[in-house]
Amino acid sequence: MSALKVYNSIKRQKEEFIPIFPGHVGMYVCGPTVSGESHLGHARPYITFDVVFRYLTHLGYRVRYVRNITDAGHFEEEGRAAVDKIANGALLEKLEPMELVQKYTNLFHWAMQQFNCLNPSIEPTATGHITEQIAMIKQIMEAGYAYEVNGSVYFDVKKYAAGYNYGILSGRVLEDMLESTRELEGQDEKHAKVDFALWKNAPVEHLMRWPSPWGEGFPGWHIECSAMSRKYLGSQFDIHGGGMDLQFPHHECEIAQSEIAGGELMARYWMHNNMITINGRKMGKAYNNTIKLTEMFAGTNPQLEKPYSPMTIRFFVLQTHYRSTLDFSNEALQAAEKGLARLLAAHETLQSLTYLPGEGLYNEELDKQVTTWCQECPEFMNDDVNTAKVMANLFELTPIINSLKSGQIKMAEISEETFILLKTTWQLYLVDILGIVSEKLNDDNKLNNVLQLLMSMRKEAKARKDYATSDKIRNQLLEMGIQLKDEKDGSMSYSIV
RNA sequence: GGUAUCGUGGCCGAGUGGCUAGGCAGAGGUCUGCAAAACCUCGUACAGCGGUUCGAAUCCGCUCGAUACCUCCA
Repeated sequence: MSALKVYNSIKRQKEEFIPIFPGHVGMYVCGPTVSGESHLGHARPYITFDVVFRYLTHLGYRVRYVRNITDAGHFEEEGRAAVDKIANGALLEKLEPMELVQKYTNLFHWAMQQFNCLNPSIEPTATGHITEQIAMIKQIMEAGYAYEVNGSVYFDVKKYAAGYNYGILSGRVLEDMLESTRELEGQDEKHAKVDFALWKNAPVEHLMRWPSPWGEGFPGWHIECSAMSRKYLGSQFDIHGGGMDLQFPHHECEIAQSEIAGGELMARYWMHNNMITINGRKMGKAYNNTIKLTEMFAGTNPQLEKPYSPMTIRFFVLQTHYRSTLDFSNEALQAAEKGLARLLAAHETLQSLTYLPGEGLYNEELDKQVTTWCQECPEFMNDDVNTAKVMANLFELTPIINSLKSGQIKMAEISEETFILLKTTWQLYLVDILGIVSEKLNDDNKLNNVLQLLMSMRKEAKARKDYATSDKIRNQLLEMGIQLKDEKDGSMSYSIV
């Protein structure tokens, strides 16, 4: 079997993955900013790295997966101006940033659960690590790579670039950036406009504030990831992940800070997922084209023709390689929905089958084909986590599974060994690694018993050619979203649509 | 303006020097009391123009088009 290779953004090529400590992997993924609700675009990195986490774990690594919650910064809910609320005397009337943060953190966790994303090993919050961030800033200042102005602290990029490779990740050239004419507010304090904030002095109206050696303020955006990753994963760890749009400035700045504070490149492998687009354009707040996850699930956004379930979205995301853009459309989602249903139905069928070779001759070609399709799955995963190809093979195997069930392919045509391989491959890749599971409630015994009764009544009606009754049972159940299927062997089954 | 990336059949998307994924939709067929589901068969597509090569969707150049990043956006 091949070794796992991942595309390392910092090297701009695929590389074999070799962890720093054999058998252990430290992975840090930039988590959500919980000042608002997550949208479809946000779902991608979390699903992508959930699969990476699952796969590394499957490979036998002990993975420490750290994903932060950014809950510090200049937060205010849309339409609720912080200034007004602080002027208003009543405590409960006031916007309490932590209340906002709690609300959206809860919502985020709920969405992750819907997507069947495993919990990270550690989910540190920025507000819970102010001390560590201040300590790191002090360290950077002592090293001479940061300066204080009016209670704010900035990182001296020019000085850093003189001795280190600023732009190593994003390919940015400092000189070009210095020439750039773009003006942004608050730059007057900085020695150079390429400098970035480590600590910001909090203006009076700013609600989130902590004491620091430089006065009351709040941490800069980049420092939390540096401080928290170092705390839990060390000054150098294996994988740092996130969206491509974070490459610059966020990850570039993290690298610079961590390098000064920790003395080495913070992460060896950098993995960046591409964006979800809509009408060819990145989905993002700035473009006003986002679809919130709650809207996706409920179908309540005008851009949606119908609701799409969390698992449909997970399937949709994984059907594409993580480094390609993924274009949202109703057609694509509906195609995903149908494809997902087909895979899940095949999975259920397969798990219900047992190897009982009866009639039929061993078919070497078929056996070999099935084996190959199964054995390719780990190869595809090893090739930079190519979930799209894994799925393609599962789809290749689908007609074989269905034919084994219907008897169009006899069990004896494949060896027991191959059958077991098929069964374990499906369970492993579809469920354990891709994390695709049925959303239907199939553990409701009462419902199941009722349906068994209705199916037996339909069978009896059919036997006496009372098609009016048999059709009524089938058609009315279908209207309720339960589809009966007449199997080739005369048995009957149902699926919840 | 700078720096990148991308352009694949009706739609979504793998692949990236020869063997030409997959899904959805569509067509025909098998099965079925009818249907659904399932199964079988059917699509030679890679923006355009040049070049390299025995051979290019895949490499190079140009053109056109699209997108992203350029200091707190996954």
